Amino acid sequence: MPLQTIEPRRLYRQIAEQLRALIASGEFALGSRLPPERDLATQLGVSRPSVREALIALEVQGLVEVRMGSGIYVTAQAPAGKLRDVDSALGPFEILRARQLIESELAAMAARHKPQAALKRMRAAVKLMEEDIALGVMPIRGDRAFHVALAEGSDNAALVRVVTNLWDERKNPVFEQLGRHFENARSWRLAVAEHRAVIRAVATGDVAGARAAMRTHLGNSHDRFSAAWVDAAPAKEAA
Amino acid sequence: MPLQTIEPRRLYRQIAEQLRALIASGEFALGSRLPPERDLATQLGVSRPSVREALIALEVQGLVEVRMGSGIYVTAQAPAGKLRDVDSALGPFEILRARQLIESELAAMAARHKPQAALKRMRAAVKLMEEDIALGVMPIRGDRAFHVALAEGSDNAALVRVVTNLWDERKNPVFEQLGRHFENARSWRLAVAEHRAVIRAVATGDVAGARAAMRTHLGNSHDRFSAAWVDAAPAKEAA
DNA sequence: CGCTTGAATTGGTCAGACCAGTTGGCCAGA
DNA sequence: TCTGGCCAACTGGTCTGACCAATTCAAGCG
Repeated sequence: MPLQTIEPRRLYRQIAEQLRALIASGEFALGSRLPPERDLATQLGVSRPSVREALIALEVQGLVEVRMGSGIYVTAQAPAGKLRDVDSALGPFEILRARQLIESELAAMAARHKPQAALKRMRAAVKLMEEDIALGVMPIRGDRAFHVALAEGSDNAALVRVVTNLWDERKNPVFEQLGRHFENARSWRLAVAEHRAVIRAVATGDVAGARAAMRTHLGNSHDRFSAAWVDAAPAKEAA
Repeated sequence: MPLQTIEPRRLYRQIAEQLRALIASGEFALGSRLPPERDLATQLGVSRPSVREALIALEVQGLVEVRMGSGIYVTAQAPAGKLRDVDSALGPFEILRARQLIESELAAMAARHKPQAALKRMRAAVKLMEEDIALGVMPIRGDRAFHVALAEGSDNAALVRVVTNLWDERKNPVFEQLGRHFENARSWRLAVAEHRAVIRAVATGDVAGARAAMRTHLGNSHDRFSAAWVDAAPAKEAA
């Protein structure tokens, strides 16, 4: 039993998830008005500020529209999906191979255009990684920021979304479990060096070099996970 | 003059926008901790609930991470621009460019491995398209089947998912509306021919040719949409 | 020296109040 | 009767102050 993260303790997320489900199920039809905040608070047994926080989360996601003095209206139906799709869990190897294919081309594209803003963000991300490593913390925030920044260099929201979604698969239980086996200060320092190589190639406009650097980086990650896989396999049997 | 809505008076949006700007400018560096909610409220001259609402908006957008009892940390730097909804709202052009980048590499990979099962399905998909065209029906089923089949040739569920999701964006209202302007029997016959070119290159193991064929195909789609865009633009103004 | 513990810090939630915009019905005047 | 404006109820927007819960870190104990 992997003991799923019990993060959703925060009230506003629970409320938002519940409302999202009601919208998806059609309980709150498209275009209809939701009950007043005060009523929602009473019915859910929470305070009005908490309901408001949930509604703002939904509003930012474009599910509802707030009209002052009038009410809150459903503007879209969420893709019924929840946070966890059990059967759609992707394997770490497939994800890394997919990222290799996509992000190496992104690196090449970035080297062609040399987007300064993205480069700046990539450098900041690497710096953050080094700081976290020095503190003995896993530098995953910086890693995510690096890859997302590179994607943003394409100035293409669709690509940013694809890269972000694939990176976020790291939160999957399988991925995390495996990560604990191979991720350490040394492997992260290697990752930092590989990131720097990508930045260097992009900054100098070396298209082929950037593609190769990113391909190498994610290929190495893949290999590190492979090693962890054979190590972890027996332990998994025991469990 | 369409009389733009003057909505942005809501406090939490002003606060969120200000914080986003500070993060983008590096005032709040990546990974750093923001001032406590109470301090932010004092400095901004607003109440803590308002600050909290703004922070939740930023959190939903993935810019900051809230750690209970510890503080609020910057996890990403927003591209200085507007505030964009997390989901949806992807433009047809961005999607086609993204698909061009990804699927041309998929075609190249397929040419390397020549997966027979995928090729068979791609041929069947094209055949289905021709039948639908003959019946005067839009051959979207066949088109989807073709692109998904190519992705399946990679034997990588992550890539299949990415391709599928991007294709399914076609269901978006903007996409569909624009599609009605340019999609006709002639354009679809061209698409079929382009599909055949991809299949031919993949079947013969022509790596560069397959990449180029797919790049051309989706590039042409992009151009057709561009033409439809300028046609549709005046109608949009009128509305 | 290392572990425990408790206070300070920080986010999480609540309750109640008042302000501001919206809506719809009531009423006076045409 | 119809038209217009006006007012009251409703609804979101914001504020204040309080207390709870998690985290952090340093002082104190073994």
